[in-house]
Amino acid sequence: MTSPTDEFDSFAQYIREQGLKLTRQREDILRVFIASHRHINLEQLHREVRKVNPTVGYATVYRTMKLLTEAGLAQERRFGDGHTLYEPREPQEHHDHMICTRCGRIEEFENESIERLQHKVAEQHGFRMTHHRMELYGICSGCLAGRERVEG
Amino acid sequence: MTSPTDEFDSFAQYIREQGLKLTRQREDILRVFIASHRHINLEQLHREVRKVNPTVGYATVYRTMKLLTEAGLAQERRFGDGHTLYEPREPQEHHDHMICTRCGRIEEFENESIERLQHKVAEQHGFRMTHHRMELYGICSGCLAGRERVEG
DNA sequence: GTACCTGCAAACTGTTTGCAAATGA
DNA sequence: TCATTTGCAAACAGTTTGCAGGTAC
Repeated sequence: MTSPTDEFDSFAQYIREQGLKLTRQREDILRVFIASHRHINLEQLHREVRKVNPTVGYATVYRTMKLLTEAGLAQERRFGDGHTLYEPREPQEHHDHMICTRCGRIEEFENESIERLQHKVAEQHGFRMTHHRMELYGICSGCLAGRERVEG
Repeated sequence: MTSPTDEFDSFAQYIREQGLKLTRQREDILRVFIASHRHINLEQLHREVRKVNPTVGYATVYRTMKLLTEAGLAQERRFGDGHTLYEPREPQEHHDHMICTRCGRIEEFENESIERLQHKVAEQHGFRMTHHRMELYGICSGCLAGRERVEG
């Protein structure tokens, strides 16, 4: 379990190692990113950051997210509809996604058996697998029950 | 097993049903698409089509591929690196992809056990799965053996 | 003081569309 | 004939970058 402070320490360390600088903007962006719900795109994130620090530009959010990705604190995810979202990356954790095509809800899951089979398939093809992605698309339980979902 | 003629018949039928028109360009694009290797992007396809019919515009290729997709003859695939490729779609066939991050080679595979587990996971989450995607990334056997691959 | 960072605006990439001229049925 | 299609060029959306002024260290 990682506490928010860990992320700041980790980021500060990365910044130091690379000879970069810790700025107000970068701190704010990291803070807002951590506080956000797990899957967020740049535009939304920029909007949220502006609530805290209204002068921050889109390019800074963009560049900071690249930085957080390099630092191993964030992960860029491109989904099938072409949208790119960022999500916090916990060390050595892996999961896949289940996406509701009606309300857009994204649920995470992990399944050890599938992982094992994936490795096996790769091996059978003489392939050295480094990573993978799997997304299941369909209708979530909420939508099936007729409940609406408000964008959150 | 479908022969090239089947695709033309199928396309001609779709065109007729929709009250559209069978043009030289559409025929050429379909022909080149079928003859191409299985995963091709619009730019490459446009280049190939121009070899056969030099006046065809990019927009026509774009619109024709949308049409072929609607007709069920092609399938649009967005991969993790953000690139969109088209591939021929055989009726009720499903497969996933293994992508070499070194040479770009794309191999197809299918695995019944994984499919079953995917359905099971979805079910456990109260999710009605309509489709899914799975991609394994890594280094292919050719690259591991040190062989180069020429763009083909 | 200096190298790094920021915000802006503009460049870029890939996708999509409006339009006038051309064409298939 | 006449609605559909085409090629062009331009609009678009999302991403990326150059630069002049500002800031962390």
